[in-house]
Amino acid sequence: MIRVVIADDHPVVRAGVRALLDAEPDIAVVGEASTPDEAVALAADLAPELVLMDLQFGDRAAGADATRRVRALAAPPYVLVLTNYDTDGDILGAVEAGASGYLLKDAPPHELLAGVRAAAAGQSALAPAIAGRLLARLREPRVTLSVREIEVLRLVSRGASNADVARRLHITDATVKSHLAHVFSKLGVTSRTAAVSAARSLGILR
Amino acid sequence: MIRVVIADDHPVVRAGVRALLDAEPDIAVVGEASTPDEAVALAADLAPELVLMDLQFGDRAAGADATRRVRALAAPPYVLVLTNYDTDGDILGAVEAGASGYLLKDAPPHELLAGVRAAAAGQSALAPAIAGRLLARLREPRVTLSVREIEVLRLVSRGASNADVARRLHITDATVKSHLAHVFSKLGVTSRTAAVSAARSLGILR
DNA sequence: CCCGCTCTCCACCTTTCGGATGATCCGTCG
DNA sequence: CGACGGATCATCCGAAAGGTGGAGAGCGGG
Repeated sequence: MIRVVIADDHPVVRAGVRALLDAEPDIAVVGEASTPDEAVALAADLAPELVLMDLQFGDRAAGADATRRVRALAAPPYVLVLTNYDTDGDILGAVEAGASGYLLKDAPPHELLAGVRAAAAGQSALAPAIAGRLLARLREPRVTLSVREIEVLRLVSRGASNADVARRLHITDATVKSHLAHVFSKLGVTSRTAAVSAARSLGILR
Repeated sequence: MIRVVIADDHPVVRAGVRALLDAEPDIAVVGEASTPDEAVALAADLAPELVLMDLQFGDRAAGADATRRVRALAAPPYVLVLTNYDTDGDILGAVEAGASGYLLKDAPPHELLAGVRAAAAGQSALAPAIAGRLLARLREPRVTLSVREIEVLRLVSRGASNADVARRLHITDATVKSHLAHVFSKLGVTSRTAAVSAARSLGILR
């Protein structure tokens, strides 16, 4: 019997997952959490085999952090991420945090069940769409912006001028332009607005 | 007995809504649609009292359009929008398309049930969070960009230069700058990147 | 230990953008 | 009809952003 805890801030989603899983004879939903903290607490108290974890709680992406904390428990349950989005950054973050798998909420039920059983058995469970994306990422010489570059770009995406960014980060105008120039060349664009757009569609910014 | 059709592309969400509604003696889920087209077809065939409609199908926001088509049927069911997001543009679009209400997926179950019963009775059903937002929008002299201005801004948000926009829209560079100048003054910003950011947070762009 | 990467900074030059101002045309709404 | 807002275009000017090339400090891996 696979004992599962569901962590999602949407009651509707929790009810849906519970309905799908409870229909299976070998799976039992033993708890529901609506916040990351609750998820970690339930994982510790109930010691389930598996935690189904959303990445978004309210506005923040606190799921990855919660995953990390669950995996740091004494007898860590496996964590299967179940979320709406599939930006590269999210996936990598979740995997890095110790998730055994990554499923999308629009996945057909049989995929969800297969993922649960695989994850509970200690295997990795990636939705086909996700697996493809990860492979593509390995194949493609992926764009990796440095932390500083992302920091600059994030401020730019909020409408900051080079001078604004320089002030905010305590560096000079010239340095900001230098960082941006690198970002432009990495993303293959020639303007800050295009860079923001490209970074957004790559999941570097949100 | 309130007969309901659920339209959502996420199997998990459909299962959740069905589980919540089927537990009520006075509500029956008579159909599930995973695409907008299917939703319209089911609404026509089954003649339910109510269609619970998601706004996002896959990547596109086709829900508003489907709502419009459902409301254009001979014996139009009421439409209750159930979605994740609550940007002003989405809400207005849905209401304009003929939705009787607008609920968020993170709403507690009792709110969902109350919304379903209210909508089925022909009353309007707005989640408290949504109602507040609409009121705020009425109170505040809200920013309204003209269609053309939004068109220009959309291209700018994709990284287009003024010249690019001009070419794309078959107008001159000067006109693009004129539109942008208006947008800047309406949004209270001084740069294209800031305008895009502001428009995004206002729900004018996505 | 040296190579390569990141982060930082600088100068010079070109292009683009934004601000100000004014003008024409057109449909709409009192 | 006349006022008004939207869309279109123009010109001028200063400010901001981007392109190019160079350079030094620090840091981790081969």
